Amino acid sequence: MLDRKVLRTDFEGVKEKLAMRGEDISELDKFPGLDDRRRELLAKVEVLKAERNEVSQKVAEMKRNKEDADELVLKMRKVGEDIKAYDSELNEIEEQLDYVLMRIPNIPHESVPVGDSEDDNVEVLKWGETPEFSFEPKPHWEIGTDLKIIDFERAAKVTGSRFVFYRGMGARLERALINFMMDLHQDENGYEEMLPPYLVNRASLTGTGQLPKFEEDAFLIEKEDYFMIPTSEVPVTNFYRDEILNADMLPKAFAAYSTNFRSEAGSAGRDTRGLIRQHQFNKVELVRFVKPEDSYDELEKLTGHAEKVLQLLELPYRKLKMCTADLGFTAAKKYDLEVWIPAQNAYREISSCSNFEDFQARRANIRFRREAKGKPEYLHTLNGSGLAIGRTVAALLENNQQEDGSVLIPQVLRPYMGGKEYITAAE
RNA sequence: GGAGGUAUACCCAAGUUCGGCUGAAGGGAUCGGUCUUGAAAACCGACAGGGGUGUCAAAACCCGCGGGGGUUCGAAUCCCUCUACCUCCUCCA
Repeated sequence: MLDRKVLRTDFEGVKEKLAMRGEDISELDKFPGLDDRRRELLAKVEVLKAERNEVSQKVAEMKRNKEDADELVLKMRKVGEDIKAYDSELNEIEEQLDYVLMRIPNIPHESVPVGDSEDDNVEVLKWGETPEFSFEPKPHWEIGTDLKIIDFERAAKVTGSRFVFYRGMGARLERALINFMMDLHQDENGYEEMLPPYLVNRASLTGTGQLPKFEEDAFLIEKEDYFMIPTSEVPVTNFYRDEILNADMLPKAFAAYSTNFRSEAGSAGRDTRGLIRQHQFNKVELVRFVKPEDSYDELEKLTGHAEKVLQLLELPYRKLKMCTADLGFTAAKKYDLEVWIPAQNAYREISSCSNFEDFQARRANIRFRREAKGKPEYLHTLNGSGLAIGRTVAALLENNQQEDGSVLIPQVLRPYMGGKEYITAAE
């Protein structure tokens, strides 16, 4: 959510910056009128309320002295009605303002490249050698199916499309990756481990920005009005919703493993095969709560933590600075990490690291205090995948596949895989 | 799922019977000070925050006793509703 005061004082400036996103922001034009009307009404109703307070005191005093206060009471009855009328109009205006503000995306940071589409994203780094194969490399779903470590067909039978069973060394690999990443972030990168709820309420999804605009992307438990989390960003960021933190707690960093659920509405037909786009997938998510002045350094740090995972797993990747058109609704700046997927001869997103500045903090009302008696300020939130597990499995299977169909296990994972060097077909 | 109870400021807690000098007592914690070589203790002082309107800044005003709504000239106090927590029963990994 944007700051009303900023919108009030620099409406055209904000509009210009938002226009660079290439989204329809015509709703925003309703803001100045609503904002003016709100303040106008407020001025009127507050005068009346002050009068009411004062007269009520007087009535109390007169009654105490056993005097007759009927005249004042009668007069105040009318004032009460006026207040009620103003208040109800005010509520309506407030609702409309809320409607507008909740649907306006974040302002891009000045360091974000201006662009019209994903083609304008800027590659800032390429890491690792893409593998050369002396044979025709297979896509990961074939490798996994042949090794009997992944089963899409039975998942389709048991649940539906875009679900998967991992079995044997596949299940073990998934678990190894989770443990490896969680250990790394906790032991080396200073994150506190967190295991969040997988269902959240509307307020939480609103706090991080998935609601109200993107409700169709999430799975809803209608009976309870709970949503299945699309990412642990939601429960973990909302962990501090409506709280004021002490400055000495910052930066506060959580690493959360969770399963994620996405309806993938609107992406029918895309990535229909394999692990790339599932309704359910595992992910290790990094979330940071930081002071405003630190958030851009923190973004570099956070992205570095995600990159470190790829490097240790020896997976070739590239790092993109997302342009204004590809930032998503909530981010002021975002890096995507894309891992090499040989069968597609392409890099595919495996991590997305964002600085939201105070956009989420404002929605979720998360603040901090610099000094014991200081004014609370909104803090900045960041998050990034470190990493998406399913896509990591896909990348590992494809990049590390051998001619005999087995898959080389990266050094760092072997302790988690019973010391094995290769995943081979189950006997 | 059934029955009952609770929600007051950072924490504890009075006030709710019978609405009005409670714009919320008292205690603890915290912060500042005195004393001390330093600390503790003791004593003195501050301690409703947060938001909004307003303004160069302020003053002033409005909101505020879990959330929302209602009754009333006036609500922490009465009514409705929602949420969270607690106790017992039931069920359950």
